[in-house]
Amino acid sequence: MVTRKEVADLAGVSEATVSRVFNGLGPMKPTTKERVLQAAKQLNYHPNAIAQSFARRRSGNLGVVLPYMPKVHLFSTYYFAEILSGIGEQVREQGYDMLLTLLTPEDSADYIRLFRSQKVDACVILGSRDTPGQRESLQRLQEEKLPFCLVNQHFAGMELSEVDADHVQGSCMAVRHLQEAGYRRIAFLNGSPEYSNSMDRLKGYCQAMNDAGLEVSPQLLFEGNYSRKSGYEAAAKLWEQRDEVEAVFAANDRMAIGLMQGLRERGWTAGRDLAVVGCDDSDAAKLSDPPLTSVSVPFYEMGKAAARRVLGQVLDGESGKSFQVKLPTQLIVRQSSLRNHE
Amino acid sequence: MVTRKEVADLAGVSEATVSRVFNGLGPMKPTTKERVLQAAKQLNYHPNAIAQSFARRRSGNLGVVLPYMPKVHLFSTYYFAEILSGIGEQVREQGYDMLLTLLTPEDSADYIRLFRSQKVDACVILGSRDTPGQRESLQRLQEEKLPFCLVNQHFAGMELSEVDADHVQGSCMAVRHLQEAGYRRIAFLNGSPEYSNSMDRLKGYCQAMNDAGLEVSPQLLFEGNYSRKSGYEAAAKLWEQRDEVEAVFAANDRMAIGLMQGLRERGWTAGRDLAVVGCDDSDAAKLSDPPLTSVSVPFYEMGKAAARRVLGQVLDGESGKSFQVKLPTQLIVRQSSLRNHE
DNA sequence: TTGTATGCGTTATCAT
DNA sequence: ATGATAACGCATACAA
Repeated sequence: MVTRKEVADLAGVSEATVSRVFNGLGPMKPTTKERVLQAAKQLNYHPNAIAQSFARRRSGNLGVVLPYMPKVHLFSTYYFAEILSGIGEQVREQGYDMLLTLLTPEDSADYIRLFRSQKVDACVILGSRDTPGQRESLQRLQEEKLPFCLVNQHFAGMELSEVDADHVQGSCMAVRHLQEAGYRRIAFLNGSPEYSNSMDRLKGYCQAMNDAGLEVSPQLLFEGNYSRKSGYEAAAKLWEQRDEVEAVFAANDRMAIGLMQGLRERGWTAGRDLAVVGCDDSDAAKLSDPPLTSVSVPFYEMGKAAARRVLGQVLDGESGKSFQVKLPTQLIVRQSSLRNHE
Repeated sequence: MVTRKEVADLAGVSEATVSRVFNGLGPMKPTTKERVLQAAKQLNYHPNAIAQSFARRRSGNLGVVLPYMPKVHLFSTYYFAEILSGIGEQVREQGYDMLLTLLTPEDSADYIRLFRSQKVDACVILGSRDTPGQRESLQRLQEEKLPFCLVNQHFAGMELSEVDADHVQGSCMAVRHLQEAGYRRIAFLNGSPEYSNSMDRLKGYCQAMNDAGLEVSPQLLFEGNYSRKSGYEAAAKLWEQRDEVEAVFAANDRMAIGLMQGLRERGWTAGRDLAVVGCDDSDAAKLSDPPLTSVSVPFYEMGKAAARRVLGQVLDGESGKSFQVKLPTQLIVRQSSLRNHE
């Protein structure tokens, strides 16, 4: 490995001067600069980033914590992919790299290790669940005033830095849309309540139902796990009480699509025999048959905003105060929720 | 920051002993070990990973190089997502983290910088294109004997380490499948020729056509850019010569689906009025209407294999010799390629 | 404008 | 079984 010293020797200057040249610091004679660059080029010198990180006590990496689930192809989950794309865009703009860490729920105490280890300057946490252990880990991060931020989730009563979407509003819109189309017996297929999104969507559903003077009957509530399969299975249960249901709002697109597939096998087509609305407005919503009405969530922007803010705290010395951002959602109407479209 | 020194002082031992305890090296008295761990816990000490990397000259990170394209939500691309998931699985098993870097084609000379900077111990390169600049950069990496590996692409005549899929075979199978279904006038919608996959698929298409004694007429060849939109646009061109075409093989699912959507607007349904086969067997293939017959590619396994091998070179001192792996593909038959399915 | 000197927190080698 | 100490490659405060 070529070091600064060798460059300094060849150029006939001190090591400090080489550093100055490479960091563009302080005034320097153009000829000296030229000599140094010349020597560096000749030796094929490249500063050692690890040594730089070590000396500067800054890594140039933004940590991204993802939940590890065996057998799950994590990156293929629409919202993770979109959030990561947004983070990627932002870190690129700031010359940072992304350090991805996959943590199981049991590893989660390791948030601290991530920072302590100095491998990252700031971090963004995705897909953590609301459990006592998680809350404790996050609380500790908070207490140590480390620059971190949650994306697409909210821990009630904790004042953590978060960039979330207004899932209550989105769900409310979705259900209202169904009501305006004339449906009254609207079921709700939710995901695991460990995610704040699920609770928010339930809240939005209830709110819209109540506002319309409709009862939230327990038999209208279904629960899956956000997989297509669980939506498919929900179709069976729903089928048993098909006379009581005119429409379904599902907490994500995958479940909505699984549901539609399950119903189709029984002869029911969404948009004709019942109305279906999903959440995420993923690519799948555009491709499904019929195209799925869905609540669009600005995941990309959320990832980008989260990265911008935590890096801002590090680089521009922005306030370390926790922040809460909540971006609006939007309803994209397609055929699955229209009456008699075919 | 709590350092080893403070722990040593509190435990009444030397710094070296603290290191030994934390690295589990050499023999040591259990009581000493206990005292050190106790002190560390009390002070909330965590070894500084940057300092460790610096001293060990090893980062514990696997670099992943991705192409940066403005406005493209990179991680949402099915095959990147799958490959990344596979890499993620493997690095987790080895206790490594993934360092993601987004490079534009112009940045590509920076492959070297990645290693020189010591931020990564090995790296995996995704989505690079076959251009003179790329070849030169990769050549240099090769010359420096740095442990790296390409995934899902092949640079003819270079003997680089690669984990690829047998796209020639996959395409050949797809076209044969169409031929066996009785189609003879089979069009091919390819993506950009800058990707080796595209060339491989063309080769497979031609091979199957020739084997069947069919002519590869230029008017049967279409080119898109792997986006759904480009498939949609291809539908218009294809429509003009609809009397000459019975079936279409598309180089990825997105284009195949765009094509089907474009044709449907003109009244043609895949699986009824013509047959369509895609590539990747992405989620979209299962969701589309009709479900899309597609060539399944083991992206996840490819990512995992690539990570395993480059990390093996680093950790287990495996041979640094370049390796070429080519995994088989599989044809998944669904309704889009069946005749008169509805 | 440039050089000198110190420190960053480890690992690893050599003593004891 | 444990301690002392020299690297590791750079940033940076201070001196010249």
